Amino acid sequence: MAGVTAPLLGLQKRSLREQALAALRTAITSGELEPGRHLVETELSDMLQISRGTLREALRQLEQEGLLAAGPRGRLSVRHLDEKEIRDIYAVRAALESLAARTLCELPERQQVTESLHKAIDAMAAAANGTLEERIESDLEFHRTLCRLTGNETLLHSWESLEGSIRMSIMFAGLEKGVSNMSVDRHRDIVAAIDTGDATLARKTILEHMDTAAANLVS
Amino acid sequence: MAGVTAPLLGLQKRSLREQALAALRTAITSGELEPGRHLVETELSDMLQISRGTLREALRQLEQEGLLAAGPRGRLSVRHLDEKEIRDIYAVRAALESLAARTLCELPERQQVTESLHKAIDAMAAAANGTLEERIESDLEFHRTLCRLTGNETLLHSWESLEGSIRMSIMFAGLEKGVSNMSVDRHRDIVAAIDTGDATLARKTILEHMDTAAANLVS
DNA sequence: ACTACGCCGACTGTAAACAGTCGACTTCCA
DNA sequence: TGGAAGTCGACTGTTTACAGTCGGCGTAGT
Repeated sequence: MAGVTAPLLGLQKRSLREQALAALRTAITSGELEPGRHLVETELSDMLQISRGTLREALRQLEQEGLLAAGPRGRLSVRHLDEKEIRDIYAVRAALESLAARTLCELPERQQVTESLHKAIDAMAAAANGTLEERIESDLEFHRTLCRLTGNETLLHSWESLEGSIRMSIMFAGLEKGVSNMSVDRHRDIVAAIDTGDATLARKTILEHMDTAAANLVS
Repeated sequence: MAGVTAPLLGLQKRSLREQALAALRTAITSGELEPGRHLVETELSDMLQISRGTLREALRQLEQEGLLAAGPRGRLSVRHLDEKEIRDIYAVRAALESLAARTLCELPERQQVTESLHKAIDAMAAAANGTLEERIESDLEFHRTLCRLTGNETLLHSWESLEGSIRMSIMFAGLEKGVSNMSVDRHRDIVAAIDTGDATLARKTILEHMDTAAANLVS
């Protein structure tokens, strides 16, 4: 039985709303829907083959994630980020991830934590010669893991609600600029800092990492 | 003309969705909808006199704010916070507000900033003998102002998306416990720290404030 | 020619209807 | 009497229809 259950579990149909959400997020962060573009509900619902009501729920969430901006009379458009906003986003991101790093330092199971992080970095290394998208994904996955391992659901949730904006920052700045932030070595430094258990050092390492990353993006 | 325009501006009908959102948030954070309670869409749409579609958009946002938890098959219930979650929420809150404090220290117009903050504290002092709700409102308004004054919209938005959880924490812990966190003096200390322009000191002051606040709530 | 009025199309806000699914209760058979 | 199958009700997921509002365009009146 155990051999056949796995494939059978595949028929968990995510709701249309979730699928629409994912599709729109991808379309926006990939630049298929360029910044400033007006989104017409009927148009999108036609494209995605879903009803407007379902679409609207997804749009509302994207709005709250900061990927969409509301204009007069509820008109939505793809948000446009300027350099200051990118710096602001990365400042908040740095605050969240430095909390994560500090928290991880004080965890009793720090050993397993750094192990998981090293695995995430290995995934980055494996993607180093892959497509740009793969590299971005593995990088974000590392940072998401950093937050997840703290066990602080609120922290993870806050970070994830920022993830869309982070992706937009990378895209807006130009993908090539973002690549320099995905050095495997720099990430190993972060894990090493956590491994020492020195919360102050870990925090400092993350803050510097984010400062550099933001600087690279807006340069 | 100027004399009559003001009252005429009153007919800005917020969308039903926003009204529903506000009503539900109040109902939850006031305890009218107790934690764990199942929310039935038809029931709520009847109560609020709106359609299910409109209601669902509001529910989706409350879900993302962490006030509602999704169960199997999309069933929503009012989230229940345990002590760990309250501590986690306050850890994230501390990270955000300490970023705010640090940012404010580096602002050139620090003079006006501390002035605005002092005004917010004056409002707290004025509410000190008012109802519990007034005291909570003025306290949260101070902290929201702290974030707003940074000019970092992302920071403000992240904080606001946490506000509902903060309110739930206060309510869940019992309102009387929360009152001890609203000391006017302790808030003046925060402003004083920012006034020195010493970012490290300001950060430390906020972190201690939040540590104490969380400890008071879960004690 | 210029302005003001009114019509038309597009789009969002809101409501109501339809479909599918799960749990509980009942009933029937062994 | 115990259990399994069937039935009913409630609820969510999704779709379709209706109402209101704003902007643009043409037209008539001056």
